[in-house]
Amino acid sequence: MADINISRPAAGPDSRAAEASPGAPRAGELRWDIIELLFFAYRDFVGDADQELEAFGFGRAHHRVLHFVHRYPGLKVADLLDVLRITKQSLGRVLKQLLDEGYIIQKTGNNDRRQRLLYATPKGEALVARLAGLQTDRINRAIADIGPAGTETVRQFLRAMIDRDDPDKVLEAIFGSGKPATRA
Amino acid sequence: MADINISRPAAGPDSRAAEASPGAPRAGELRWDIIELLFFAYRDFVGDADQELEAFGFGRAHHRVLHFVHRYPGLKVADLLDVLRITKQSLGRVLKQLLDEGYIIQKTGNNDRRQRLLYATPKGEALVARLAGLQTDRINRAIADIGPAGTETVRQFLRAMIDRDDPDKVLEAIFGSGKPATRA
DNA sequence: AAGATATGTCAATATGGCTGACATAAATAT
DNA sequence: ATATTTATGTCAGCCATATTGACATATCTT
Repeated sequence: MADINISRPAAGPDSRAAEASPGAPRAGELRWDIIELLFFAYRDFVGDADQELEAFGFGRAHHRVLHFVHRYPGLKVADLLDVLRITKQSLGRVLKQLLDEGYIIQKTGNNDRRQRLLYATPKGEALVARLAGLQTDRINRAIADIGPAGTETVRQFLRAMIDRDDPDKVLEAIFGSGKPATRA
Repeated sequence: MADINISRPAAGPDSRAAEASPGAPRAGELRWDIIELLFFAYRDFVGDADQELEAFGFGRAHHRVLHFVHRYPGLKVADLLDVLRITKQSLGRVLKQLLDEGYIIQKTGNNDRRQRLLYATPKGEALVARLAGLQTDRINRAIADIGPAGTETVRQFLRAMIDRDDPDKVLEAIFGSGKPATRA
């Protein structure tokens, strides 16, 4: 039946160093393995939440909004747009649903009354925590084998994978960059 | 102006262990930090290719198809569907474009003439290599600080993040699982 | 010859992006 | 005080990519 010879990935026409040692490819060699691992890891990572979300009639977009509003209470709409890198029109539909269904509430800014500061409601907190629980289970399983030091290495790797130029508010918070968010 | 107090992420109502040591959260604590890092890291990782793809009139879907066809020459359509976890209708349009524009070719299977085995053309190889080059640059930058041992830790982590039940052909190849792909 | 399998295609629908245009309220600048 | 800019919201339409269901064809298996 199955007769595809898929046992060994091809290195491609550009495999300038096909026989390099597995851990340390030469300069110029492409990181096919890690590229592929990232694809599968992320696919299954977000897949955990997808199933739960479906039961609520939500999608990944709702999850992302709820996640960041939960994590950074009082987030402004404009900040959310920076973080998610979508337009306000795209955010609009998703955010409206979350507001209408009581997962998020808006509060008018104290200093600038034009702003709508976003907060997760208890209902929203419960959902986002449930989703994070599923993903945490997967992360804990993956981390179990590499220990605390390995976990810190993974964190360091992931941080270094992120663009640091033009960081949004959330990234500034994550990286504790030179200019911490000004306080009210 | 900016008056959002975003400097410290909230742990949420479920923060059963808000003061846990940073490297080793207690059982039950949610991995908010790694969840978030994965989001940003993957966002920027795929973002590299997005810009290039635009110039070709392609999207991420084309990239994924081209990547796996390149990496596993002779991949069957059915295998591709398993890997990408999309329907054949969704794959259809994207694959047709790649075929029409000469990035991929089909060859009739030798043993089973119903099968259409997929191969990247030189044109396709060139594009996928260019895209992988961009992503490799980012990976190499991220890896520079953690060394070969750290890189292996990251690989181990990513592998462990991937579902192992019901693996598709590609995952069998990656994990070299008990049942290597049957050969023709 | 019958049935199962691999692939392709038509049609309709949903999600989540996008651009452009426009409206309102509130802050800021002149 | 008026003008401009900013933060947000909304209407309308478009696009990419995913979905389901139905059906067609060629080919392999029984």
